[in-house]
Amino acid sequence: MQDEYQLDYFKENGFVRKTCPKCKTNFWTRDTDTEFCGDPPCVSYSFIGAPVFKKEYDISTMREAYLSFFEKNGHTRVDRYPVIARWRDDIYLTIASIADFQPFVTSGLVPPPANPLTISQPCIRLDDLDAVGRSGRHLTTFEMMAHHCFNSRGNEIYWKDRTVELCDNLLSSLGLDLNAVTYKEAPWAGGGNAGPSVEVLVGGLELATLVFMDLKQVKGGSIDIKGETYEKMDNYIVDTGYGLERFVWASRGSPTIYDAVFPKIVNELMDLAGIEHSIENPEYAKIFSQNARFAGVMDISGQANLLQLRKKVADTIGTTVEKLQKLMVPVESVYAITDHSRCLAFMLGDGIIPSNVKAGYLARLVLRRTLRLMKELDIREPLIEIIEMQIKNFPEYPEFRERLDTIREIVVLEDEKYADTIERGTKLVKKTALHFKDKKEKMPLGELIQLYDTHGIPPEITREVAKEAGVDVELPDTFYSLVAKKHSKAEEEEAEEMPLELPPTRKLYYEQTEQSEFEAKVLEVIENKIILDRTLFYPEGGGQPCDHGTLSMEDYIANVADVQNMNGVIVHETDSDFGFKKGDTVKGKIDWERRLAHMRHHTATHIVNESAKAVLGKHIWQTGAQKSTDRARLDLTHYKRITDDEFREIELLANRAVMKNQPVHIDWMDRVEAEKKYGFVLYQGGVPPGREIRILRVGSDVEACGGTHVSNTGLIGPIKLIKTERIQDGVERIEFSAGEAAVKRMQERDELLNKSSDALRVSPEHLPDTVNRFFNEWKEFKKENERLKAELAEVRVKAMMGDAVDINGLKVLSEKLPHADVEELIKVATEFSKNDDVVAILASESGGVKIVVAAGVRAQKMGVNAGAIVREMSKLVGGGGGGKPGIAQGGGTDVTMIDEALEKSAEMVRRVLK
RNA sequence: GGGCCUGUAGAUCAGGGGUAGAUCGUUGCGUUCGCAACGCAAAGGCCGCGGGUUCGAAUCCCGCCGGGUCCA
Repeated sequence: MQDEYQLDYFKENGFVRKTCPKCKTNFWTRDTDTEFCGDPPCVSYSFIGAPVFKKEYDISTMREAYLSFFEKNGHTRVDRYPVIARWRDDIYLTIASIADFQPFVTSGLVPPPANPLTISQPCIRLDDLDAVGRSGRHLTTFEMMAHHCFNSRGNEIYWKDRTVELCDNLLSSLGLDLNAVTYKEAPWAGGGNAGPSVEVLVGGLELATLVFMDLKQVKGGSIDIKGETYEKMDNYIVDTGYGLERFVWASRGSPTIYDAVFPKIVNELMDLAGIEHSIENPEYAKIFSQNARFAGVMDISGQANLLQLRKKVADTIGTTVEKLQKLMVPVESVYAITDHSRCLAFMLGDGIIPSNVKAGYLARLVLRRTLRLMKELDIREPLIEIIEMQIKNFPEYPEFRERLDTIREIVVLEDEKYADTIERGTKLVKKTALHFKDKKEKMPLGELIQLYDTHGIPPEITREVAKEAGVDVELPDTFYSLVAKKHSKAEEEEAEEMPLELPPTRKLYYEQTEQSEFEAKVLEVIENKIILDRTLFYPEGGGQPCDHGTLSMEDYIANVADVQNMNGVIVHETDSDFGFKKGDTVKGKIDWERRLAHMRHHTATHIVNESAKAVLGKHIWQTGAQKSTDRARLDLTHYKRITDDEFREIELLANRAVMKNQPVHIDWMDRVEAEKKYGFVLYQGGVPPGREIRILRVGSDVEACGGTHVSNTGLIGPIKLIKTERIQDGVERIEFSAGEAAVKRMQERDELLNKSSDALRVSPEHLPDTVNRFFNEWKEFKKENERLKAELAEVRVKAMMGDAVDINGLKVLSEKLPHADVEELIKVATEFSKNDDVVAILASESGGVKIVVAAGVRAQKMGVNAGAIVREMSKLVGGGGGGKPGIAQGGGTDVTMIDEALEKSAEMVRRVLK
């Protein structure tokens, strides 16, 4: 790989290649006096207080300077992509500009939107969340300015030399002394690709990385990097990344990147937190400069390292760690809030709905972290106000302002939800703490993990609340990794692969949408799997189940049970393996009723999606869908439950769309063109592979879709929404039926209604009132019944008292009340046992044998145990029982033994009294 | 996608195979010129729904519905 960096451009422009004495890596520089590679920790920041460009820039002027520079140099400016990676199913957030063009552009399957191109792509990375605010340089959200160039063998636009030259020219156009730049060799590898790369370092700050991606990971490849083997690719890509915020920082030389990038918001938040943030004061600025310098050369992810950093800073400015801590922590929190609120503006602005799963979870994570920090600083301003401040600060993203109402509603709801969680949590912690206080123990770590993992209570809060209750808590630095350890990874299932060297099957189901029969040639037979040259059988995909039907020849007929698409080859799985041979011509027939039901449900899904968007808002995004013959379900992102009114409105709009009898348009389009024309809403149902994608338009709904559809919406028939379900926080599921299935649904409902009203002898419209009345009456009767039983018990006691037998001074009573239920027996028995010297033994035979025994206080003292008596009696009647010494219940199945059991009970009492 | 917790009176929660509880709130009575406070009493429960185990389930098991939460 060494040769990769011997660029003509370096040689022709007086660069020398040196080796850093500290880290031993090679770097290129114009300045022969430069000793070190320029990268921390070998050097530390020198740009703080000494800006490297000739003037100060802010975010938008710097972005514009960059993009227009590359425009002038033959690049086409491309609009940014969303921060939520809608076009990918392997990552949630856009983490780099190149992510916009993966996987199909980088693999060469799809041409880039322009070539070469330049872009400023907002990216979100949550890996170093803890360092944000503290290190002076970390951000969750940053814009990666980039120029990309997609080369292929025989069609090279530019490669390494030109890339470095452009970088040099850009820097010098900003007024940088080029002697200050070093290009450090740093081979890059990631995501299955690799290549040589240089880091662009100025003043100790990495301003950009220039990656020359030309390798792909191949098992047994000839190039070895970090233990993996690679091969050269046919297409090779210039992948650059220039940190917009870092450029701004370098142009200002402020103590932290936050003060450089959003001075206004930082100051406003400092005011709200009541912190005097006088960055012009040299003494004050020095603290944060020193902190950023030291933090620049170390990893501060752990608590121990943070302390070390504090110590270093404290030493240089001559103070104690405690004093420093007290000064810095609030300021660092403000920095973090500033960063996080910007992150939220992007996340929510681009349509992420907070949830407890997937990308929504990440949004909630950041949101709650921000709320926590605000609470610590006692900032009372609602979070939404701060996010609004950010949004107003970005006139270049008008789309955020359009969504402001939805964003406001979401943030307010989330704010409330978190407050609820914390309140619930605090109570729980108090209770738990008191439990351990009683035992005079520390609250163990396991309890802390449980509280966080199950109830979302941060350990810091647990510690604080527990402390107030006077209980110590054990909280190690490694807390969060301990939690992570509890969650084991799920193993990924490998997709079944068939080693097929066959041409893609001709998909008749796209061409002949009204046909149910076809003829085809058998290309291959593997056991019961048959591959044809063409087929009308739709394979499972896009939430639509496969077609069923038959394949037949003169003598044979086989049922098709499963159809799968394996990389364009359609495989028919039949229930028998006889007959068909390579080269045969077969007749195929699909089950049209089944197919038609699928088509109706599929087109209906698009319509329901469109209606839901119209009713609920633009933030609605499909996260999943499944169709079958009698129903379909559609999962949508939404931040609250769908109300009954909304539900009916969606149903109405969907049916109106049907009744308009709109045509369903299907076009195959070039992917780039389609994205340009319709945006990423196309990929709601998933991201299809390939350069050409199938675009389906119904009304205002446009989606990339590979399913089969009816030609006009009128053919769907009625759409009946069945229910909504919240499958996850932030995801609502709508279940519905279409066509004949919908009619059946409605008939079923009617029948339920009719049966219910028949049972009550009222008409359906009176059902709610009548049911209500019956229920209330039932409750009253139940109460009355209970009262009567209690009264009856009293009467019975008086009547039966005379039957009691005297045993050693105790009044023992054993009686059968044949029709009494357990409750009555208990009431009577308890009534008896209010007399200290009574033992009441009662039995009934309603629904088997029931036995209840109660003993008065004195009887118990003398050794009578109701539980023991019941146990013994119950055994006799073939059951079991038990209870407390004062009252016990039991029973069995053998009704014929009741009398014997009652007779023996007196003996039992006698026995214990001896 | 993978876990964990949870559903009991209007509210907050105990109980965790054997007669459904506490506190607050509500209502009534007492005390007071009146209120607050206090005292006494009452009303208020399909113990989320449906199955199973059991003589007996709010309690144990399974499924469903609802709520919460962590991780990838």
